[in-house]
Amino acid sequence: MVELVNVVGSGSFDREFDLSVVAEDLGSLAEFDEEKYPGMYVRLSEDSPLATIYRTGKFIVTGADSIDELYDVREELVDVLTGPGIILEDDLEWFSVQNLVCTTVLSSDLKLNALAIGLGLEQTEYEPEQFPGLIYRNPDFECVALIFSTGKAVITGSSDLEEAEAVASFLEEKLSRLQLN
DNA sequence: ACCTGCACTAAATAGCGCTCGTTACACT
DNA sequence: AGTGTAACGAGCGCTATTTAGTGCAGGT
Repeated sequence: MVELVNVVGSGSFDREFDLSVVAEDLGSLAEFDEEKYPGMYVRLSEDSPLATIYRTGKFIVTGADSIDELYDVREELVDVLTGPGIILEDDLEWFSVQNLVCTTVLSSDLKLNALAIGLGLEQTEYEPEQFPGLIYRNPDFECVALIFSTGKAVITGSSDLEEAEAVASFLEEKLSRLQLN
């Protein structure tokens, strides 16, 4: 059982933007400081995910806590940009999920040194002085897991939830066989 | 000229170090 | 009572991971 906590998506509009002008049109919804970063931030409401729009027409959305919310933000963004005539409704070329961040609880307390050996040293990184979590990369999966001594884990890097769930199941099965807690 | 790394954003995880505020105690 | 110092807790920022995007600096 994994819990989705952050979804990142990206897309592209079929036009380029003068971000200074767009930022002015969007008023308080937009934040643009060219000196600091080349992208313009757009937050549609106080707690909503953040959209970052670039001069080239490409954009990313970060901070959604579900895939549905990510697509809702995409719709709202299109509406907000269509309103003042910044884009036309069919200017959206494509949009897709790029990255999911999930959390899960694998077990109770874990001995990470033993786990690193059990999972295979070539697939793990564990340097507690540097970072308290064990980093696990399995070439059979596209995502990466951060495993902590509390038994909690973060799974990131996949673009679909089934992949993250598969990694969690794999790790749970490994742990039950290794009996490290 | 080309490649790499960094600037930034979101989110969870946990441990360490630092700063800041509050409280307690000693001394004048 | 007022002031100075010490101790402690809370809160924050950093460490690491991932991903998209652009632009600039620096190195090869």
